Amino acid sequence: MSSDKTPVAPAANFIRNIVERDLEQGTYASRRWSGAPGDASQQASGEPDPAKIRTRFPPEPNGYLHIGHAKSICLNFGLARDYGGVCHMRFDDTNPEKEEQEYVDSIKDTVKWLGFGWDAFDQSHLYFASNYFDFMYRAAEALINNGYAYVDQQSAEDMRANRGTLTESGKDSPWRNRPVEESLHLFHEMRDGQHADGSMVLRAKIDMASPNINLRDPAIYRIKRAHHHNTGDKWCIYPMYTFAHPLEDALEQITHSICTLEFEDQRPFYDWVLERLAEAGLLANPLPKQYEFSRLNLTYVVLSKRKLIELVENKHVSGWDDPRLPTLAGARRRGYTPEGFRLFADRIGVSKSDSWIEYTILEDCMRETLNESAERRIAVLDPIRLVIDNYPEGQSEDCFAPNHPLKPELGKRTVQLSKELWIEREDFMEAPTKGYFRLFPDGMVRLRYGYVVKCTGFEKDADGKVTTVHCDYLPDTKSGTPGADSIKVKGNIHWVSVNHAYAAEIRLYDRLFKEAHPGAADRNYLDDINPDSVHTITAQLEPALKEAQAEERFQFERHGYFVADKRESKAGNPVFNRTVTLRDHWHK
RNA sequence: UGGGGAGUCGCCAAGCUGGUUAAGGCACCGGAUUUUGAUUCCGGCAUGCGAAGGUUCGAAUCCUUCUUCCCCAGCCA
Repeated sequence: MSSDKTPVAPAANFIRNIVERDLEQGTYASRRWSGAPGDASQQASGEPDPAKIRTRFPPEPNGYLHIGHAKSICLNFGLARDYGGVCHMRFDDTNPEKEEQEYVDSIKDTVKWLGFGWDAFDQSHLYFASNYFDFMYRAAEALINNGYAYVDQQSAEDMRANRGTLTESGKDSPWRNRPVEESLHLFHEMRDGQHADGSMVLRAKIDMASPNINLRDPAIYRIKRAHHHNTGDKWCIYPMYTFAHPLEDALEQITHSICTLEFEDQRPFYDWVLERLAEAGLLANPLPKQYEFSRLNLTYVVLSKRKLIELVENKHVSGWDDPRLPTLAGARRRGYTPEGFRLFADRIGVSKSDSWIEYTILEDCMRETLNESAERRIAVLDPIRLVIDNYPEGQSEDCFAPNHPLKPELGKRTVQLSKELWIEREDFMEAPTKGYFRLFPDGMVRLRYGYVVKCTGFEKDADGKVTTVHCDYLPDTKSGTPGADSIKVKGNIHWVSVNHAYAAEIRLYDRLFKEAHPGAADRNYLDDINPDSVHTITAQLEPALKEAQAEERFQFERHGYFVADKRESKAGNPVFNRTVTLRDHWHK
């Protein structure tokens, strides 16, 4: 069950329980699949569906994916993977005004990056809602013919006024009981472009007195003269999401249509649409079922599309892939891993309760996967000079550093030790505090992979800042030699040789918001932006790092995980982004 | 004050057709190992399941009332 590559099975959740129950009861066993999405007669001509279940990930291509989408992607594709099914990659492009090709490319790329795909049972399952416009139009006609829909010519304002309120029922439209033929005729005229945008709308005829506002004759088709990225200028009427979505699911033979909680009130309409059209013979039973789970909330982060757009457009960040942004493009540039996201999705679970996940859970998932995969390298981020006074001038020697302590098969590399080294400013204290066990006057410490040294003195500049630390080394203590452990020291610091290291740009990122709940308690979320969310520094790196490829990830020992920036690294000159620090029980 | 949902350890989350000590993860606290104050490993961590009543030999699980939070009045999705 949990052998090598396969991650441990995700914990039980209510959706998995439903799927397992359906599988056990054979709820969807009779479904047929013609090889493509289609209506009842088309599917009837197909073979028994080889996919045990069908789910779908249905983003609207009008923005970039963010961490919240990762939860949904892992859920939908994960279910298909675990239960012998397939997850359709479907673009829900029913609104021509806001959708763009750029986003569909980016979304496809991101889903693949997360480790999922839509090729299954010998075919690709990439679909567009706009490919179903012809069927949707037919479905609308069927509804009209059966007395379940009518063309309404009320103004938008009148429609709103007559919808009633949460506590008062609505009023019937004066057009509600117009003859079927008249509605049909007008609907055709709508399609043929004979009426102005907004002048009329097709509405489902359900119940203006329903306590569920979504059932008070919802609009299902509107007139909108806009160029569509896929269908061009073929249509000037477009279906509403609430009408289109159940149809998309049914045509694609989706079994479990999973969405977020805010669509719960919409479920009766979802079922209504499908049942009316199944009665009309257009859709095949068994019909898809909608299930809702709670969307992801993460502390220290904003995930609303509106806020994300505002952050980008008002230049609070450098762009959609700014490494501080919770977009998946940003997370990727930051060095976050696909495995980390999948682990995160499994770890946070799926339920219907509103929850706030602590941001550190995500970071821990990244640490966990990175600890496993990232090779180790040495970087001194805030350098001061260490002079080994008793080491010969002009001499240098090889030291051997393992590339990965957990994976000896990854081998070792050599690093050069010489008289003058760069060490971390924070690894020396003139007056050590209690418990500090690195360098201080008369203190001893091991130069990682090298010798034990004893601090003999230090120098300061005019401002009182330490510039140089002096020490003597103990020749018999070199790492890897027989006498190496003759002297035990607790401290172990990293270093690079002044004459061998090279200087490079590194960006140290911190969280974008300084408050756990940005914008809570009537604050403007923009006021909660962390003014110190990025520091660009010049660090001293070991020479091997020069060869790092874009997106290659490393652990800089004792610091954290870093990635060669995807966008700004050049051959022979990578720029590093800090993904996340190592856990640190001392600085706490 | 209409309708739909949700309240189980600091954060998630199983369990909820009633039945031994209320899973598990993360965090946290101890301790061991460690040439990353990392990793790893051991141990600890809810007489309690929003509150109050009730049914029952027995309730987180059933009933009643109360309470808190979230969502819905786009020709957005």
